[in-house]
Amino acid sequence: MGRAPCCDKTSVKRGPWSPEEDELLRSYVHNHGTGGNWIALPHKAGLNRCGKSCRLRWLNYLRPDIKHGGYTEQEDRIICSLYNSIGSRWSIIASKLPGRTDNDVKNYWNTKLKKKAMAMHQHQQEYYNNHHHGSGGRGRRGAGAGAATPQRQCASMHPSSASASAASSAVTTASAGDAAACSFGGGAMYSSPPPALQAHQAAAVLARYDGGAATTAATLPAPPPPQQQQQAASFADFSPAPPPPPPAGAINGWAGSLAIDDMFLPELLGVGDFPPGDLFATGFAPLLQDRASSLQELAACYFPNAQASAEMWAAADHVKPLPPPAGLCHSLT
DNA sequence: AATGGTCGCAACCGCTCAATA
DNA sequence: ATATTGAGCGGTTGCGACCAT
Repeated sequence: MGRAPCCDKTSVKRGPWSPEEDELLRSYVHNHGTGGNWIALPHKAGLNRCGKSCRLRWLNYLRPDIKHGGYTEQEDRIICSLYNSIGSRWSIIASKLPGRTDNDVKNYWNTKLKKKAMAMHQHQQEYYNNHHHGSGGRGRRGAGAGAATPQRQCASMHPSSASASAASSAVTTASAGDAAACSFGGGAMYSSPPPALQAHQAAAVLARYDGGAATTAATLPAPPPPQQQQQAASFADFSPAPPPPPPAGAINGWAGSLAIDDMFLPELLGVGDFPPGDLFATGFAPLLQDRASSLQELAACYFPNAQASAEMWAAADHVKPLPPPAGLCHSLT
């Protein structure tokens, strides 16, 4: 049984808003606030509109602090990195960009940034094929675009989007194009899960965990249905080549490869960009260990089940689970 | 100038979640 | 404990603007 419609759609105006309607809504909200009840607002404001429509109009267009267009390169990077890390959670992504709305960010991604990132992915793949295929390169950072590539739009693909569709029907999906757009050489990470997690576990663990639907690696003993494996495999196809294993002593396990080269993370964590070269080289192990802790915190924001989070991290070698995070989640949600 | 195709944005749809009766 | 309701979210669509032929 579907839920009742929020309003009588036959009697309310639809389509583009007129300047008069905008002014009515703007002045009403300015004088009275939303009152916490968007359904009743249009009637009070004298608008013949659905409450949801009013809410959307206000949030996406009329709010005083809204910015439209003119995305900066830094915003591009943040969007890409966050998409990389958490998938199409536009409201969260938008919350990291002052003045931007989820709708705006979503449109921007779908119409522009995705293509841009796809182009970058293609460029990176060619670079990888030319310089590293079979050359014995070690790390993802060292491979591909690396520090020398001027625009590292999407450094790696946390397979949240692609594997999300594989692991959970409850989560939203992203196209293979999206996956490719942000894989940027990181597909190898997914095609070559760390020893601690088999492919189907990695896919499930790395999937977006949505509230109570969360599933832990520890509770995923069974391989996924063939369809899911196929989807995982199709994602892996974007990978130019599986990377060689990290050297002994390096942070390995998927915790170490959790989109750790995202540009977003250094910004979020308040540190500088990651050093050029191979993140998996032993010299960066302490750094990674430190950041892995922060990454745990970040991940826990999206893995609300604390136990699941702990188990998940416990599955990764060398990384100790942390207590439930505090500040970072607040900044993200 | 006319036409068809593409792009970008605003708006809508339908779903989930949380609060509450 | 259950049903209902509204808010919020992400995916999709409609349409005007722009561009190429």
